[in-house]
Amino acid sequence: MAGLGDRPSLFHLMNRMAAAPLEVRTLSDRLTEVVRDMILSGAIAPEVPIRQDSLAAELNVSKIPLREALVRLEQDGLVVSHANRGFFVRGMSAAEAEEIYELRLQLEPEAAAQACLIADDAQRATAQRVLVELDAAAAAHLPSVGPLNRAFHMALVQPGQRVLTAEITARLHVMADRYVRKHLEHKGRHLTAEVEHREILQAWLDRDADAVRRLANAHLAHTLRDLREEFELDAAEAVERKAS
Amino acid sequence: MAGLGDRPSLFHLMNRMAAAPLEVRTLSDRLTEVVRDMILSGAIAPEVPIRQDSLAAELNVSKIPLREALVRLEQDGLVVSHANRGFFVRGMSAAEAEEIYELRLQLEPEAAAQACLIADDAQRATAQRVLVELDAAAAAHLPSVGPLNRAFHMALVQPGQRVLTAEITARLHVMADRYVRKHLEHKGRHLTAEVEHREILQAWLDRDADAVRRLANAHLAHTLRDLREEFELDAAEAVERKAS
DNA sequence: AGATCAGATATCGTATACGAAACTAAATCT
DNA sequence: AGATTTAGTTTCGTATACGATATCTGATCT
Repeated sequence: MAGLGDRPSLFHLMNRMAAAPLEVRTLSDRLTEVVRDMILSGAIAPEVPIRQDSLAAELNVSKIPLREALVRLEQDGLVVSHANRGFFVRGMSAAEAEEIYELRLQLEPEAAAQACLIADDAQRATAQRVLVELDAAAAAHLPSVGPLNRAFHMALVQPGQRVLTAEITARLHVMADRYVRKHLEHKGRHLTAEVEHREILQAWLDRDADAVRRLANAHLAHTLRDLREEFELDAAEAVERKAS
Repeated sequence: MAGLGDRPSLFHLMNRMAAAPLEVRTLSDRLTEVVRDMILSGAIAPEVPIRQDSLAAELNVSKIPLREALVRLEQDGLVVSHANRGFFVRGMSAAEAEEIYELRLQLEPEAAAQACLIADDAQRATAQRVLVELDAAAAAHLPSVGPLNRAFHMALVQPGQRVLTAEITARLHVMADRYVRKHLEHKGRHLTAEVEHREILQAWLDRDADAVRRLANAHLAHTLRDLREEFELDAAEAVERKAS
């Protein structure tokens, strides 16, 4: 089992080769992403306790960096901890989905609109490139659709110089990801999203702040509408199941 | 030195007596608040590295719970960590202050407006009580002004059932606290804030959502305006100092 | 002399180990 | 029998210990 624990001695070399910012990352930091993806992909089910010893063993790691990762994820809203009882993946609810999208509606369109006015060439190129990658991944039904979707939306917001806004937005994306995966991945939604993404990007590149605001708003509202439908479907099924 | 490390054996008893929710808290959890207050009060200066061993020793605690607390505070935006170099209290900047208040303006007035419509009697009583305490603390120049100020604003938002909004708002309050302390505590601001608080609370109790939105907006805008003035003063001083 | 490199020191990040709390069940009592 | 207590087990939370990384000082080289 070639896990995360055995540190590859090539790591730094690779890092130096790849990166301008020379990013050294700590184990607990990398673990945060690993566990996050496990949660987002459903590999760790909601509501069941996360056994720190066994999960740490599974990842070839000890408890302390795992705990630090879980603390981060708790602040990110993906897990909750009860003292002396451990960490649990947070359950999902229609109410939470509503709130996530309401907050995104309040923050993202405005942030993207402001950002488009001051994005430099490199940032504009990044946005275009990420969208191409996203579409490719979506077409191939790759698991990287989630991260790339987040990356695209972030690419529209990041240039705005508003660090906190970007940070909050990123967290909301992570939380939204679970709902998108669970309810919208199965079909159709990707296609309409693709069109909407393209429209937003065009307005963004044109530095048409009003259009960005409007289109981003519509995009999020559509996603929320579809989510609502799914939740109502779920509720109906639950009633049916209860009747049988 | 009666620090945090020696766990009082009465702790649970007291907890059981006091609380309906039966809240057991972990050491790293309590440490988060302690270190947070140290940062907010300036006991730990910005930009200087936080020596984990010495700080842990000072608090009669070991490194691990301290690190978990620091991880939480990093997510809260009060410290940053560089891999293998440790944690640093984040520096303050006019740009950050601007952003904090822009975000609060985007979120809080709306949240308080929605909350006032559905607050129950207990929550309404809490809001009133906290404001009385806040005014008393402000009059006596107690250090609890900061927490109570946060508590008052949170009391207006909490009843809204929007967990995430409340959480984000709480974080913004913590970040704002540093700026308020540094720049506005010295005088005057408390008095105008007191009037504004009273007006907001009245509208909130009257369930006049529009007025709440408007007044809360004005309150935050005023605070931001005063902060801007202070920052400009600072900048002017810096120029002057450079000239000498 | 200034810059570069090597060794020493200090701090961080992680693994191991242990005590404390909570859960599970068996046994006792009413 | 049902409820309550008690022992046993598991899991968590924290302290201690150690290896890895970065910083600092002093020596070497151009």
